[in-house]
Amino acid sequence: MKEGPDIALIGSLIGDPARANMLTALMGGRALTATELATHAGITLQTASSHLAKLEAGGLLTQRKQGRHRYYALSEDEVGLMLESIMGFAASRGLTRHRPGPKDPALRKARVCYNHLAGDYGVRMLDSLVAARQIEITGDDLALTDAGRTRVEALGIDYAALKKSRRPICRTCLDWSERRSHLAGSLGEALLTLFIDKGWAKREQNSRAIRFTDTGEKTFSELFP
Amino acid sequence: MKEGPDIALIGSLIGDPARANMLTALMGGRALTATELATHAGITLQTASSHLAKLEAGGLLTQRKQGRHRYYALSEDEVGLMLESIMGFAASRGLTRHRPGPKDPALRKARVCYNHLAGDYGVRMLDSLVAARQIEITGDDLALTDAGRTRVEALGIDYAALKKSRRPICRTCLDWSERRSHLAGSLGEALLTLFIDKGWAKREQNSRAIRFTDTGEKTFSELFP
DNA sequence: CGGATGCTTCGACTATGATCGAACTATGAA
DNA sequence: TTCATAGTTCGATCATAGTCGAAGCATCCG
Repeated sequence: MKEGPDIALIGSLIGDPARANMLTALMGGRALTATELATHAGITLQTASSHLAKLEAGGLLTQRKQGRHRYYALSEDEVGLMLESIMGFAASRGLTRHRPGPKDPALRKARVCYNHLAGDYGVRMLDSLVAARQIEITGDDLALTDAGRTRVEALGIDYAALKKSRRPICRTCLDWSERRSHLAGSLGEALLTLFIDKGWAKREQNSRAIRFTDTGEKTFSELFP
Repeated sequence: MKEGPDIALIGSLIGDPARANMLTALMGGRALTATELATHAGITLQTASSHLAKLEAGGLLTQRKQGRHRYYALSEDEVGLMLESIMGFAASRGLTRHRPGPKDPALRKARVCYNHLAGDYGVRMLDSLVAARQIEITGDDLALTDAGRTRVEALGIDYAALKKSRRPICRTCLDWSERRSHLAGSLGEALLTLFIDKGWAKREQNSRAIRFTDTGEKTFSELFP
């Protein structure tokens, strides 16, 4: 009778405070165990188990068994994009779950968005790649140019491996703090991994914040002026 | 204690089926009365009144009194963008509220997205404007070039009026059927209004579908090859 | 002034779903 | 094997919120 996709189901999944806390925690990009997620949400393990089953049934999460642990993560990039867009609106309405504290500036500067770099640094990186004509924009689609391919391979990223996967290599993701786009997709993920592997940046414990080391800062500015 | 925006509140507002139906109806772009929205949602007027108050308090809707009617509409472009992104995910999971019927192809071809053109036609229009270098893309921001400004003024759009408002003139909006961007913002709105004023296209009653007339089809293809 | 329409408020009912204790399964360690 | 940890399932409780009938404002029309 009605036309269009069913947004109520998704909305109700996100609408429970406990589940919303879990999803926000998973926006940090790490896979977390049921117990860890229960702690984040402030509920018992039984309740968490029930919530996680619902989120998985709704397609928001995937689950990976490892020994006696179950690791949960956001199921696709698209879930992260959707959550980020809701966060964008919530933030614009001043609906924050916390008093803006000392952690806030760090989050705005650089943070994990599911699996790639967001915040001021994320936006600057994409801008720089576009300015250098290493990424090209048509419509909403991003494409790596030949120059771009040479560039990322020079950085040590296995372009062929990215190409093989069915996931888009480049993708835009709207930043809730900057209100502009940053780079998502498998390349976005590979770049963040690179920064961390090289020791230029570190993920903060229990937070989405990314802390750049001094040399990391310098290198980043050189790579993406 | 927790960091980041409060997505649970927004989620719970969207999560109720009655409210979701109302929001989907308002994605049609028209402002609707409380009674009309109650019909769309399949509930009584009393219940609808309570839902509408909540949606307004949550910042999703605005209300305009006109005589003894109250017209409700989505409060900002950003709400439409957020809803469209949720629809995108829901559609990708195959969560539709209907059996794909005869109306479906019409919706995919051309429909209203809050206040601008979406679907195949919407995507084609943006692509064409970009190809003609009348709109320029940097990062995620769209900008009208000088050529673009001349172009829209030639079409009879009051560019100065658009410029005056605080709303962004150009803006991307992710299309749930095409999975690509189309043109939103005040220019997107002005263009759709133009098509309808000129009699090139008509809004279908009780649907988001847009039907182009024969001359409308032809003109559209000429304007945006 | 009625009388009709559009919408809100109040109050009562009801159902859904979040929560947790207790019992159970599964994996790993000693 | 026994014990400990991780997680699920079941059942009972409880609160929240969606629902509608009835009554109350507000606006327009004749």
